[in-house]
Parts: sequence; structure tokens; C-alpha cells
Amino acid sequence: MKKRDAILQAATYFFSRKGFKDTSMAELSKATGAAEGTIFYHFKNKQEIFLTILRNLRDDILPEFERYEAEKNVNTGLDMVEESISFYLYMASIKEDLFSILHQRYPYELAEGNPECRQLLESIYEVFVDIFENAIRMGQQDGSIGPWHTRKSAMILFAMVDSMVRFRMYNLYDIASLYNDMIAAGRRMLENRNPAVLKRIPDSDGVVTSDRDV
Amino acid sequence: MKKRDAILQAATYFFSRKGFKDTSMAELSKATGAAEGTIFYHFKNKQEIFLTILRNLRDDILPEFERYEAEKNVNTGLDMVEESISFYLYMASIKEDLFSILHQRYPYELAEGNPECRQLLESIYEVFVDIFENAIRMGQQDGSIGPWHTRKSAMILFAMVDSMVRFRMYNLYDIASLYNDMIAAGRRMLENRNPAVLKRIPDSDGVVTSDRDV
DNA sequence: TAAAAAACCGACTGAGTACTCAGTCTAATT
DNA sequence: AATTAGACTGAGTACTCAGTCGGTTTTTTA
Repeated sequence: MKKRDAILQAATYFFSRKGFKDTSMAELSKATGAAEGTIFYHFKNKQEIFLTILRNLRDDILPEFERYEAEKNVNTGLDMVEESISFYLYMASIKEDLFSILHQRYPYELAEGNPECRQLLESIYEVFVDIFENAIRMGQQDGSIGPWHTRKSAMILFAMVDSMVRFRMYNLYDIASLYNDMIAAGRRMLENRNPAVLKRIPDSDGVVTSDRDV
Repeated sequence: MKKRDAILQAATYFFSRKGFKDTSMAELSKATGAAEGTIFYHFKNKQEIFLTILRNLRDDILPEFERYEAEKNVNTGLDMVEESISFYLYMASIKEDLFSILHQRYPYELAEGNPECRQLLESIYEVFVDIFENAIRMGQQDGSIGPWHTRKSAMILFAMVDSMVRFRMYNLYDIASLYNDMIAAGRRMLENRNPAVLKRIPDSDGVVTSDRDV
């Protein structure tokens, strides 16, 4: 593996576990076998390592979220909300390092004085909230989700799910045991209570099944 | 103001805005007018300052939550859930410094090797989740809230509300505009859908109203 | 194969860190 | 007025940190 890649990998690991400030260049040097000088040959400074990680996070994760949007196959928007929650938690678990970096102070501190960083964070969060918003909008069109404010409902859903990432990161609660209840709570929060509306739209689409298969 | 108190106040301020690690003793010294030696006269080390803040947080906030529990006056448990959300967000705004300290990495890192710190965090979070749990339990007894898992529902509610603290802290979203929608979402998530149950229990208590007045 | 370019090295620097300590100041007590 | 004790001081200490620099090795190009 190229030294540059090794440095990025180690930095992602250490920044997420120990935080940006608490990770020293000496530590990265030792972990990668690269001399400290080599790190500064590849990256202008420590901050630039962090920004590179954030850029990679956007470039890695955004396509995965977009691919998910294109590939998912569900009956109703309400089912898709459930899928979206699952997908978010799944991504947060396989990319744990990257997600927990977003729960640190440093990126937001950096964003205050660094437009690129702010832009990166904005585009990452936009994609996160969008998968919920799209699911909710779909549900509102097919009648499975009530007429609540779409974007705000998406944010509330995101708030719920994102806390789970925090709970896991800090070992506050066993989030696995909350999973089913969270899905159920999300459904109750969003589902349409008016059956008239529920029937009208699916008929016009020719979709007939009311049960979904996973 | 006594130097010791000034140091604690400044430390709370700086730890919450800049983080524990990024706050230097020189900074605290400058902000309080106390010499660096004075800080170490009052506190064994930097960590001890943090633990003192955490102890005060528990001692300040817990009684306020308990007073709230004793004083609140609502019709149904579902209304009380709404009150609890309001109260939590209110406390988080008037004690912003203390709440944002709980969203940092340091306390959880310290908790791993420091039983007192872990104990402090646990008792703080217990009180937080308890106000929601008590409201939900009350609602389940008066029939306004459905038969969902009490503790888990409380945690999901807490997850939702606690994210708002994070959103505000990092300037991610304008949480004021989410407030009403969050209350409404919380109600839909919890309310009882079975009118039979809604009537049965209040009857046995001698309470007759099935509609609530806000 | 020679020259040029890119990658890499690690000792070094100076600014900053938490913390110490010998001693001063203040205010109450004797 | 003398004693005492707690509050306070700030220069000093040992150490860590991100970042530099002169030089060496490896790879690519000609």
C-alpha cells in the first residue's frame, strides 16, 4: 500500500477513535511506518489530512446513497422510510469511522472559518436527510404517509437515527435492541390515518399489493 | 466572586465552546485573572476541574428535573410527553454550556477509566430518559398512549430531542422551526389508536373526559 | 545508463502544554 | 503586635506538539 493511502487510513482510524487533536503526527508515523517528514510531503499540514478524509467521505458515501436511491424496490413510501432507516444504520455500521468523525467537534469548528469544509459538511448532511425526505415524499404521493411537512419530518427522522450513531459511539445504550421499536415508532409517526387517501393513489398507479416482501 | 468559582465558570464556558483538550490553563488563568498556580491550588489537575463541573451539573440539574416532575399539571400522559419535550429543550437552552459538554468526546473517554465519571454520566442520563418514561407510563395508564415498550419509547423520544441539542450546538439546523413538528411527531408516535382502551382506564379511575383540552 | 523527478527519511526547532514550588499577601485570631 | 493559615502568585520544569529541512533512496524518463 502506498504511504499516502496508509496515512489516510490510519488518520481516519485515529481521528475517529481519539479525535483530531488527540492524534499526533508521531502516532500516525508509527502506525504507518512513514516518517513524519513523509506525512508532510504528502499533506501540507494536519488540517489538510482531515479535509482529505472529509472529501473522500463525500466521494465514497454519496454514490452509495445515490445507488441505494436508484436500486431500492418497495411497495409504499412508508416501507421505503423503513428501508432508509435500515440503510442509514447499515452504512453507519460499515463506515463507522467516517460517521463518528461527523460526531466530533473539530469538523464544525473548522467549518466556521473554512468554506470548503462547510460546503463538504452541508453536502454530506443534505444527502443524509434527502434519503428520508424522498421516502416521505413518495409515501405522501402513494397515500401511505400523512400530509406532514416533508423536509421537517425528514429531519426529525434523521435526528432520531443519528442519535443512535452517537449512542453506539459513546456506548450509552445498546442500539440493536432499539432497532425494531425505532422502526415501529417511525411508522406510527408518519403513516397516513386517512384510508380514503391511502386507496386513491395506489389505484391510479396500478400497484395492487398491500403487503411487502423483503 | 471567589477565584475558585470564577475558574469553574470560565472552565465550563471554555470546555463547552472549545472542548476540554483545546482549553489551556493559560486561557483559564487569563480569563479569570487567577494565576495558573491558583488553579492548581484549588484543583488537583485539569481533569479534576472537569469532574467538578460534571458533579455540579448533576447537582444543579437533577433537582430541577425532580421539581418539574413534582410540579407539572397536565390532563393526560400524552400532554405530559409534550411538556417533557418542552422542558428538556428549555433546560438545554438555559444550561447550554452544561448540555453541550455532554455532547463532547472527553467525558465518555474519561468514563472508560474513571468509575466516578461513568457513574455521573449514568445518573444524568437516567434522569433525562426518566422524565420521558414517566410521562409515557402515565399516558399508558390513562389510555392516551398506546401499549408500546415504555423504556424504549422513552429512549427514542430522548434520541429525537437530544439531536436537537447537537443540531443547535453545531449550527446544523434551525431547531426552533422544528419545534412544533417535533411535538406533533412525538404525539403521533405515541398516542393510543384504540378508543376502547382510551375509555376503559379513565373510567376505572373516575376520570371521564375522553377528549383533551389544551 | 545517466539524469531528473518523486518519494521518503528522521533529527531538529520553537511554540505551547500541564503542572510545581518557593515564597508573598491578606485577614482573622491570640 | 505577633502568629497562623489559607488564598494566591508567576517563573520555572519537563515534556509534547505540528511543522521544517537537508539529505538519501527509489522510480520514472530520456
